[in-house]
Amino acid sequence: MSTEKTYSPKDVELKWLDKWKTNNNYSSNPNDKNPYTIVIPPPNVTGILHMGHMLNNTIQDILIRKARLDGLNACWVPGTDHASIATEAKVVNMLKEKNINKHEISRSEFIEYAWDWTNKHGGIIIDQLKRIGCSCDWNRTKFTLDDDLSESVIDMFIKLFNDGYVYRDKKIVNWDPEARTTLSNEEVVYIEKESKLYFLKYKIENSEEYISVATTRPETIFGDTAVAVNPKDKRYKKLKGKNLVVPIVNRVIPLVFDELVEKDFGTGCLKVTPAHSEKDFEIGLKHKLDIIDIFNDDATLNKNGLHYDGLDRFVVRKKILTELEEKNQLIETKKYKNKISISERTSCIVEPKLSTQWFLKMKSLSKPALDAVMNNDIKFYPKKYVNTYKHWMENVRDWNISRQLYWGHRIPVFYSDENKSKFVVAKSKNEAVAKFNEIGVNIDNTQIFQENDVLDTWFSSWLWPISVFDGVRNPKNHDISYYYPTSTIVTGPDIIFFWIARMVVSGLYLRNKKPFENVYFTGIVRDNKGKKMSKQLGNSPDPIELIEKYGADSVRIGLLFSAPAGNDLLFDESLCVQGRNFTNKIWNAFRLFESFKVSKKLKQNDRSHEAIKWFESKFNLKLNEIDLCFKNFKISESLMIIYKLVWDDFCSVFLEIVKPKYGEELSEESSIIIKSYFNKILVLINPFMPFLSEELFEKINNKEIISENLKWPKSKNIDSIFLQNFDDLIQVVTKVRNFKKQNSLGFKDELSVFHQNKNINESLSSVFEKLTNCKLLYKDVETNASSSIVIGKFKYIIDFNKENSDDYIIELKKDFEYNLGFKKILEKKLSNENFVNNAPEKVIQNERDKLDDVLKKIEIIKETLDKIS
RNA sequence: GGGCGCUUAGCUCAGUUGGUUCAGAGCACUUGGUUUACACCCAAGGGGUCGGGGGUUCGAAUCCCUCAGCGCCCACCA
Repeated sequence: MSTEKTYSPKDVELKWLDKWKTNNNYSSNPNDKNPYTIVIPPPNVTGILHMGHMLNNTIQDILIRKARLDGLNACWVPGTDHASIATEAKVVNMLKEKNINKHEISRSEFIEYAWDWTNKHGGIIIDQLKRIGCSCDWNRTKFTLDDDLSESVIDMFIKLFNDGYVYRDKKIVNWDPEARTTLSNEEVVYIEKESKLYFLKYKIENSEEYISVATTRPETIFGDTAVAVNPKDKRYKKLKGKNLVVPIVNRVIPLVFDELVEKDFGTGCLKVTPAHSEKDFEIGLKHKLDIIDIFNDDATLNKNGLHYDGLDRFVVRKKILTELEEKNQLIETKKYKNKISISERTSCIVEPKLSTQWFLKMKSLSKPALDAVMNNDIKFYPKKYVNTYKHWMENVRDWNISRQLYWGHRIPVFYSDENKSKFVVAKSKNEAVAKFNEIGVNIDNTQIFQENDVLDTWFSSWLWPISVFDGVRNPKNHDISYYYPTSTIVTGPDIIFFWIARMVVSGLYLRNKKPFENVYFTGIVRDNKGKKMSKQLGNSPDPIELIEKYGADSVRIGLLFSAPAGNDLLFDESLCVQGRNFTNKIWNAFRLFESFKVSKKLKQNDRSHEAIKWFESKFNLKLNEIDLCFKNFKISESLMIIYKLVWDDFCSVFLEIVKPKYGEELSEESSIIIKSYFNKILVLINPFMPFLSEELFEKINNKEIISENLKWPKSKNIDSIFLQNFDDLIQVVTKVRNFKKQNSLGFKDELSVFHQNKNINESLSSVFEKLTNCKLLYKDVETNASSSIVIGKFKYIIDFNKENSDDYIIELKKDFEYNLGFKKILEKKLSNENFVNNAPEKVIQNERDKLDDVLKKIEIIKETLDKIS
């Protein structure tokens, strides 16, 4: 049975996916080994895999497979997130298509629809993760709305409440009118927009005079309860004690003085709408102003909007401008660039709104979390994000954790009446009744009402590294004690506040231990023009389609070829081609190995002996570099070293030397060693290319699963002198090949090369011969040969009489000039007293050695030139 | 407005404490190749005054200042 010339990944990959599944290869349980734990950043349960996931999870898989090869008990916990706003929005849309309005059905009916939807669309992404080769412990797959995880969330809320961190308050919050819920500050994004500044007439009461007030939001005049100016603003001093009249509304409001008002903005007058701006609210509190809410939950105006009652805020803006103009109360309109706040999820413009919500006090909780990162207990890769983290932690604001949604964890708060004036925090209705009774409120379970709000999605995510091991409910269970703290978390910098920071907070609060040792930030995957990949732009390839086309291994390494931590990655499909070519290269190296005819009678030949000795050192040298890269989370760089080791050193040099000449056989001794090297290579590539490496490992060894049979190699002694000699020899090989090309000779043309390098023995000569088809002879030749080269301190003469050697002489002269120039520089340096006196001895000696080398080289070249001419 | 980061070959990026292991890698490119593992290949080769300017130093891609361009994060200027 002959092996196919080109590697076709599909069948191989499906075969191994099936095996891993049947054999449960990657499941983990506590044992006497050290653990290496990763919890997956849970993707949205109804989401589908995009390139960002592909990158992120490939990196996690590499880390976890490497850990497994290192002999650690590797455990990668997969799972999905209920993503309350995103999923609820999808369900609302689905219902809309069925002509069902969310607000017209009951909570339980909606939740039933949501579960149907989740069951129908959920879990796709889990299968996709399997397809890219993720070696998760699939038995541990979690979902944030699983019973145990839900209970963990509730327990956490109760604990925080009992410790005094949770409170209920009426504040200005970010309101998403489309989802009709509040958002945390982190869920609001700002975009710059060209908008307009309108200058309105506010008449002074009992006067024909007016002042001009600038605003971007004329529709909010219905909520105005004052106009404020800076106390230092001389222009308005004389108006102290006066009242003003709101246009159209004709409400009489006071003029107040407050430092919060910027003198230089607009006219220096700020219309104060305490119900719809945080700053205004603050001013309102100070001056005891009325608060008039003018919006409904969907951002249409309510009855306070008078004749605009029921109309959308932006419709009203247009209409009211017309009305103001008609009434001659619009003074002027100026172009104005400002930033508007957008809901991260629904992209609709956020409405600041005064509302009663649940909050978490963050200040004191955050302190240890800041310290953990600042004192390097938790390490960030790349480091630069420490600054971002620090800034956020030092300025952290209380976290609005309640959401006016159905899909999520319902807040465990019970009220004794519909006014919500009294409440208890309890896990169940019955417990709530008991608690009410304790505080003297006699009530039964038909008279109490549970809070309608659910918790922010991130309020469950921040428990993830603990809750997946059931460490919230059972803090001392076996799993959590063994796997926690986890080793590394891999995620994008965009959720550093949403998730990373909060996990550190919750981990330290609940367990007094950091949740992870390392944080690896991936970059954003962009297209080759630098545009962020997104569904809307249609520039995001489907990873699964790429895998169908190139194979999972190829896409994995294609993505990684240029993905240093924290750097954005410009993805181009050609990277997958490069990946595919590499898999094919390895596949063919295997075919070559497979084709060797092995003889037990033969002794190992000289050149194989040398090649083995060389590759042993080369491999260990590179292994050191790879290990260092892994230690510093330089994953792409380690891949590149492996790529070159395999392609250049293993295939182009090592295999070319040891492979028998046509018709010859390979000694058994060599065969065994080549096989062991092949296995070592397979171990190195296994984290990056799990499918191909497993397939070849099986073919070579008749055994399955590399990590159960081999360990990541340990670097041994490196014979650096031999390595240098050999690498010098390869340089001569290159020069000779170049010489042949320049003289239009074919590879097979035989030449003799003479040298006087005592480091080269007969064995090395046979290596040379295999690679060049030329003899390398130790011989001092007085020859007119116009072809000599200088490598290191030695001259090599190629025995070839060129008829026209002009080109060659020109080149040799160039070389001569170059070395003369170099000599001058070195001499100048060494005669510079400042240099000789100030530079360290080591550096000076180095320069002297270089000068010696150059002098020798010049001499050799000169000799040759003399002979020729 | 505040903070962080970036600018090195056509492209994507390495370059640890200033000193020939400092100007590198991969891809792309050019040239040659029917070398029985691989054309998804082999071999050889070309290409950068390290964004501009100034300074410190015996010595700067590396440290300092400054200018220009780009990116990201944060912030209640209506």
